[in-house]
Order: sequence, then C-alpha cells, then structure tokens
Amino acid sequence: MAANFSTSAVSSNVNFHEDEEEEENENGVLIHEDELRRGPWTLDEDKLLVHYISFHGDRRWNHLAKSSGLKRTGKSCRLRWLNYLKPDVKRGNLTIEEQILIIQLQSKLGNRWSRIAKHLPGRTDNEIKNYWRTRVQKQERQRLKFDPNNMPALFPEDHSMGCFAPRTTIGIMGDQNCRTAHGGQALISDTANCSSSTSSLVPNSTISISTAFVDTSKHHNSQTASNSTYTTSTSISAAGYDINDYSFPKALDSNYQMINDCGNIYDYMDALINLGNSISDRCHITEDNTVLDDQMAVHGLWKW
DNA sequence: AATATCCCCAACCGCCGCTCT
DNA sequence: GAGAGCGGCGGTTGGGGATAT
Repeated sequence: MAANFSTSAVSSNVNFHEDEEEEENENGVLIHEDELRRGPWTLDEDKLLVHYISFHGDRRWNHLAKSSGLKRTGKSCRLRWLNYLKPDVKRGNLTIEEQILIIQLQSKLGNRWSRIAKHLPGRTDNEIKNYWRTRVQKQERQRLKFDPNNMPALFPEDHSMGCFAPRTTIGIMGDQNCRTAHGGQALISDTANCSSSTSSLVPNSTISISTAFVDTSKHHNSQTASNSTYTTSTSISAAGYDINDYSFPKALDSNYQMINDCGNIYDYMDALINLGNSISDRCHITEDNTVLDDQMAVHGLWKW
C-alpha cells in the first residue's frame, strides 16, 4: 500500500482530552494510556491505521478507531485516511488544469468542496478548500489595499497573484457579504441582502464580479504596470449607477492569461455594464488576447 | 542575524442528514 | 415517530516553514 508518511511524523504538540495520570512518550509529550490523542499523527499511528484498513476496510470508523488500538476518534481516523493516507491521494501542487477546473467548478457549485473534489481525482476536498481559501484571503488583502480611483483587484501591482480572481474575491464594488452567495452564472447580487457598500466607487452597488485568470506570474518579468492605466471613455450604467470614467490599471501583455474556457471576461463585462443582455456576442478575443468590443470602444482594455 | 509577517495545510469542530433500532 | 449513532461536509484554527524587513 503506497501510503505517504513523510509529513507530520512526530509532533511536539499532541494533545489529549482529559487530564489524568500522564507520562512522557519518546518525544517528551505527555500522554495517558486511556485518553484520546489529538493533533498531528505520528508515523506509527499512520502505519497502524493503514495496516488495519488494509485488512478491515475503511468503514465503521468508530469501531475501527477502537478495535485498531488507535487512541483517536473515528472521525480523526477517517479524516487522516481520506486526506492523507489513502493510496490514491495525489500530493504536490495543483496543476494549471486543476486550478482552472477548481475555479470553474467553484463558480458553478459554490463552496461545495466535496463535489468539486469529485471532479479532481486524487485531490481531497480539504486540499481544494485550502487552496481556495488561500487565494481568497490573498485576493481580499489585495482588495483592501485598493486605491479607490482604480480597479486594482484585477491587476495587482506586483503582478504576482491577482490573476487568481475568483468570484468571491473580486469585489470591485458592493458589499463583501454579497459576493459569495451566487452559484451558477448569476452576477448581480440580491440588493436586499446587501448592506451599503464599503466601496467608495459605487455606493449601494449590487454587483459582484466573476472573473478568473491563470497565474502566470512565474513568467513575469520585471515590468510594472503601476503607472499605466486605461480609462473607459464610455458611459456605463450599472444597476442605475453611473460608473463611467473609472481608470483601469493596464494589464501588461502576456503577464496574465485568461482562462478561455471560463469566458469570464464576458461575465465581468456583462456585470459591469449590466445591460441585461450578454455582450459576449459582440465581443471577441483576438489572437493576441485583446478583448474587442465594438460598442464600448474599449479596444485593448483587457489584454492578457 | 533577529524578528515579523505571510503562507500552507493538517487537523479539529460543529452541524446536518441518513440509517438503524 | 423519536432518539442515538455515525458519516460526511464546510468552516476554522494553529503550527511551522518560507519569506520579508
């Protein structure tokens, strides 16, 4: 059985549920014979769990936990097995394809990590959840740094990460609480569920933005876009708010690559102008990844 | 070199729904 | 039908390594 025992082998912070008579194990950790262990799993525990499951299967976790001799809860055993020890668990960084798929599925399914994980063989819901959360947090931090005169969520100055701009993190306008409630293709938040916007851009705005990019920062050169901006010249009305003439930091060519399968640039533009009809039909992406929209005169505005 | 901050991710927690008695 | 037990799920925490200052 190909189990990976490489990490969390021995911990110095294993905890126990009750304070009874204690003794030190080989790592100097206080333990008690009859108590349930908590914290990181040791190599020996992993081996024991794998060994037991190989003979008895991975069911009836509470029974397994007791009869195997592991001083763990059934839940803990199950989690350790499913997220780490199970032979088909894939380790290592997510591939670009997997990242794209996660973004797409999260857009469709929301935070249903287990369902998303089913589409990524070898990846666990926990791993996907961690991945997403990391990106969300990072994006949120960058959002909070925004200059309200710009729209830097899409184009972070350091060009390092903002390329991952999942639905829940763009938030160029509108209440933070509005941004996660929409699965599927819905882009316009429910006004009733939104408090007044914290953004200085569009008070009481109701739009959440869905846009996704591939992180190509590893190919990033030393250029910076901080001084280059495009400005929309078209008057745009979004949900009754005039949002014309906002400046967009210029996305330097080739630093970002749009996820073509998502087509979310169109979602983004649709939400921005809130025309009620898709602008996808009149937009197209040229060979050099420039978005062209004849009606909006924003040629070259979005370029990856 | 020391300290602070960031980031990753394993593990835990609480809740929910299903099944069994 | 009620309650207990259990598995599964999503949210959250916290340790520790990596990186920045």
